[in-house]
Amino acid sequence: MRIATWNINGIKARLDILLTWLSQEKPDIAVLQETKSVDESFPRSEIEALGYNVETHGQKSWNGVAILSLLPFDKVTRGLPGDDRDEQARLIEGVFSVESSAVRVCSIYLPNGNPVDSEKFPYKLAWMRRLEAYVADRLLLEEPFVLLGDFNLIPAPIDAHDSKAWWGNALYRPESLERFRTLTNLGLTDALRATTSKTAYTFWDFQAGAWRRNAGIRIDHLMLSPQAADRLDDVRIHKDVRSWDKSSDHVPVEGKFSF
DNA sequence: ATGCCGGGTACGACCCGA
Repeated sequence: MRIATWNINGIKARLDILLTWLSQEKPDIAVLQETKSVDESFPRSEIEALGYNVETHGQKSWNGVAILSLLPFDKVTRGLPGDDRDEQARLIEGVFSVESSAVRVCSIYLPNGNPVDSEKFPYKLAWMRRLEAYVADRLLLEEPFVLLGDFNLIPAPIDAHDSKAWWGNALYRPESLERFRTLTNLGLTDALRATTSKTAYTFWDFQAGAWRRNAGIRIDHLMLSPQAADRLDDVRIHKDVRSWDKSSDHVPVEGKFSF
């Protein structure tokens, strides 16, 4: 089974390349972030025409996540628990039946957190605390669980073209990294790092010739429960998609599993 | 090194992202 994540930066503006990519790659499950669409106007019929089941969790203008799956959904959960006042659409989870077990796939758009002297940074840290509680609950199930999406976190110096320039940024500063490491310490495995020690990026800014200069960062991740990590065969970053006309600033990242 | 790009909203000009 192939499970991919892609921050598409606007579902309406990217529908053509999304359909092209889905048609070419045919991932079993693709999760999206920054759909920037309310559920009512999500272009689901075009995606369903390719054989995908579509579940969305959106809001007007910003954020928004979705799961596209060739397998039928057994269950769908929307929103991250822990703060009833939080109205930002940043998490959707689906459960699927595979062979004799369930696979739980959770798409997240983790808050950016910049600027760090605004309320956005404590919101990011608080969101990550809530995510930790969510993950701890899921790990108790002892089943394949794939937490994937745009984490807005640069895990290590190797994951940025110029890591020194990012130091202090909400994507790469001690408080953020501490929270990210807690996810690992709870028992999640960074799929890309489990398969290679080489430099690999998933995002290149639209500005300053970042793509041309390969000035990228790795912030889109697949984090795996032990039961999912045991079945991981490979990770592939669809880097070529960044050069497509009208591409997102992020590219798809795909995990291949033997289930 | 931030908003030079780029999307969304809405139709001028901001808000937002990493």
